[in-house]
Amino acid sequence: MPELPEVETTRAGLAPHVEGRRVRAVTLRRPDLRWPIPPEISATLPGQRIDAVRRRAKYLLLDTAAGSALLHLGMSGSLRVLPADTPLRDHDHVDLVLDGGGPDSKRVLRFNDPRRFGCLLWQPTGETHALLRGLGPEPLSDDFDGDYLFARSRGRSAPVKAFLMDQRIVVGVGNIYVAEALFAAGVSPLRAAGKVSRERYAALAAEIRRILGHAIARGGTTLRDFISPDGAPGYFEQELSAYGRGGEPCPRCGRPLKQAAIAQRATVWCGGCQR
DNA sequence: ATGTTTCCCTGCTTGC
DNA sequence: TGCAAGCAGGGAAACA
Repeated sequence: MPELPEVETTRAGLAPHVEGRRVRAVTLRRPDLRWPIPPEISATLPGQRIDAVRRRAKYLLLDTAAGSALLHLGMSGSLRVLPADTPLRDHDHVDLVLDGGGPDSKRVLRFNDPRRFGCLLWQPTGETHALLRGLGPEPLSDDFDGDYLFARSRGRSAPVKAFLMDQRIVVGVGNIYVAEALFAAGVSPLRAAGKVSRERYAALAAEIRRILGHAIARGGTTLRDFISPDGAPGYFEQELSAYGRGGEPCPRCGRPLKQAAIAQRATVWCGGCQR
């Protein structure tokens, strides 16, 4: 279930293996993932050189002169760079065959996604794909802070948890990390977004940045070589304070952590520490 | 416009 | 032991 840190780790791991390489061919083993794979992926992408691998929110962009391949890993997707003759596994849906320095170094960028919540789309040069329009700021950018959250939240009655997970407000804060940030900041996920003070939004913004930054740094240290059978880093479950611990004692006060669904998502919090 | 619910899909877990 | 049901999850889309 890649959240922003996993996507950023994937980007960083991928970049040195694909940047500067040319896409020799594209193999589609099914016509769609979440959405149909557009014809440009087969017709335009082959022959293009990948100039850069970028990330926006949880989307990865493979930039070429003609445009960018836009990838989302959904919740079960993974990308690996492998020798071209690596046997297929279940759910290996797409290969980008990459030019190497010679015949022995031919590689493929292989997209595996069992649940197919991911996507592979195309963004022509000079255009911004509809999915990327209207996205909020990156949580690790200077545009994101407590004052920003405070200003955007006035008058809103939705739970602060739903507000923080809204990609138009801030991108990349998924269910796991929002639970951790709310716990660390002592804010109840049920509180109306418009009723959270400026000071507490400052704490929330700081915790979001700290937790995401820490996870990215850990991912970076874990994933040394991206050419490996297991490309996706784990979640460091032992470091999670709230997520997935419903019923267990609160790490801070010892009272049992509550669990309920908020906005159709499993939510865990401490009724004592989070107000 | 904002808030809420539904839906996509498969693998894992739980219950009978 | 096997099978069915339940759950998880990002986020777009539909709906109120």
